Amino acid sequence: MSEDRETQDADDASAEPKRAFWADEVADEIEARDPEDPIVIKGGVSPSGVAHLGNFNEIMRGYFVAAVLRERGHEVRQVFTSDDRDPLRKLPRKLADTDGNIVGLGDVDAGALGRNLGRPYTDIPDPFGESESYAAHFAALLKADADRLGVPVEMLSNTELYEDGTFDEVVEHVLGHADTAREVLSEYQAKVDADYVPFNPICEECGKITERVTSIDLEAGTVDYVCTDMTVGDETIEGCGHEGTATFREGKLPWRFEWPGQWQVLGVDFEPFGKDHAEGSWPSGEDIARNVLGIEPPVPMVYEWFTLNGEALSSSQGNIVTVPEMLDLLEPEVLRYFFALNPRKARDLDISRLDQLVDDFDRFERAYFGDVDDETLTAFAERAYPFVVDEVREDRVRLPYTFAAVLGMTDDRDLRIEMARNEGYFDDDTPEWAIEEALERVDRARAWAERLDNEYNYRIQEDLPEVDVDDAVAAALDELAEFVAVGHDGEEIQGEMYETARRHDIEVGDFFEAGYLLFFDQPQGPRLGEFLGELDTEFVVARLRRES
RNA sequence: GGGCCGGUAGCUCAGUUCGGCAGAGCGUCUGGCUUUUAACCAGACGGUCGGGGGUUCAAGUCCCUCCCGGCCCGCCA
Repeated sequence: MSEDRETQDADDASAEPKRAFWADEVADEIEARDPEDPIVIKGGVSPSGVAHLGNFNEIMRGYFVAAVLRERGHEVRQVFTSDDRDPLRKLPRKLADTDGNIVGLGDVDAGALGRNLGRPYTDIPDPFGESESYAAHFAALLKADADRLGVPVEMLSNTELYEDGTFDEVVEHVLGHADTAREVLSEYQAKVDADYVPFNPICEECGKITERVTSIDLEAGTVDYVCTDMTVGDETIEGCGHEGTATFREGKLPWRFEWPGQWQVLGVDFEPFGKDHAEGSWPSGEDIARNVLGIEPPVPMVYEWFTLNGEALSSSQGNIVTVPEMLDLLEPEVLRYFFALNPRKARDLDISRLDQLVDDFDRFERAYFGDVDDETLTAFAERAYPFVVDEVREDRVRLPYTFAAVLGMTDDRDLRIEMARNEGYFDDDTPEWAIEEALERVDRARAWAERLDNEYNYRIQEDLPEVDVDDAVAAALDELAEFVAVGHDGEEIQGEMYETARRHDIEVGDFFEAGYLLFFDQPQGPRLGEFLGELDTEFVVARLRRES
């Protein structure tokens, strides 16, 4: 270190050292508050039709912070609330079935769903008839996805938190200090007037969330209400007009209070949230926590939303992707890597360039092992990589994604291995487990090529495609067949193709095209000679002779 | 209209806290591999760091201002 640098440090001794991984910075902030163990990290969403990748910000951002804190010796509890006492406000356009497949509203009983508008998600039947409720179905999807990504997260049902009395103290407190609550919230919401009561009972008659509380009885722990209409955008969900009484467990706090309430009853120390909350719920939540509930709000972190294929995530427009879908195309660690990147940057997840994301991951991995000459990346990888993979293993082999896609042109496992070996990815010392893991990428890259129908989507044709060749090309193909039959390796075949084409005075391009058509039924393809060298000789000879 | 976040190579992004040489990967191009045919290797090209102004010996980085995009400022979450 230079003298200049030392002087600079001395001048500014209080400055925190720069952290290479954002999760460390967050962990620093959390530790600075001297939290009690276990440290609680929360995320949460309202159940919607589909658990899409965007929802995973809530889980994955928290995961990295949890992992860093655990490494520092803390006990950490990562919880995720399904905010399932929220009412269904409008019908989702898309739903995900139990396996995570996205289906349209038409594939379920939409009428049954429509009759449940305004009721809490936990009181609505599962449209797929499998789980206890709509909410349970959705929560199960998220939990399954978290498991797939290896994130140990504890799912909590908001409805249960009300029903089992966890929320009692908060509801009592808020209703007991309704004036203060009104006053604080009115700073943020213009509609909060003198009649505003921060509690929404569930109508005992029609089951909908109501918005008009007429009186509060703190002694009895009840409120009186009128079941009124609910306005959602330009739609109205009709109330039934019933006048009734509800206990503090038979309703919910409005979101602006519910969120801080969750912080209190769960003892939340950190919560990441999307930028939509940054200017609305967070400032009011912070204020309500301190000045209504008398608690310190958690350390916040705003994450930017990412776009999918250049467009905003939108389930109604079909521009969404789920975790299972992504895992058909990528290893879990690559997906985790995506979420380990700086949350403050809006970034695009471009399916057509997944190869780029995977390349970036591979480079990140090599950086961890010190094989990349890039200080910044290496510093980031040193911190983040162990949390991205299940297990750090240095002799792991990664096939470049596009090469894996080339290998995916055949289903023959031995052939895949042979081609990878010829390219130097495997050698005699490569352990079997490493080969096995490396090949997992081949199926994913293959799925990617098929999904996009891109330039890697070639398949060796088992049966002879219909191909018209002129006499000169036919003669050349026959001659090449002879060459192959005698026994030559891929490189020699590749070279011979040029020679053969010249001898027959045909364009090299035409000759290759004939070859591609014969083997792939496409005018283009991978490096043909070397590919043929890997295939069964008899098969290649017969195909070149257009026999089978 | 006000606020928050973002804008760096064709693409994806580091670098912005705390001012110190404009960076990486991919793509492209050229060359190499006996070879125009998508895997491999080498090299090159590629920049108004959104625009403008200011502070400074020095600005992608700090200040002011404007432009563009997303989000929030109704309800709801």
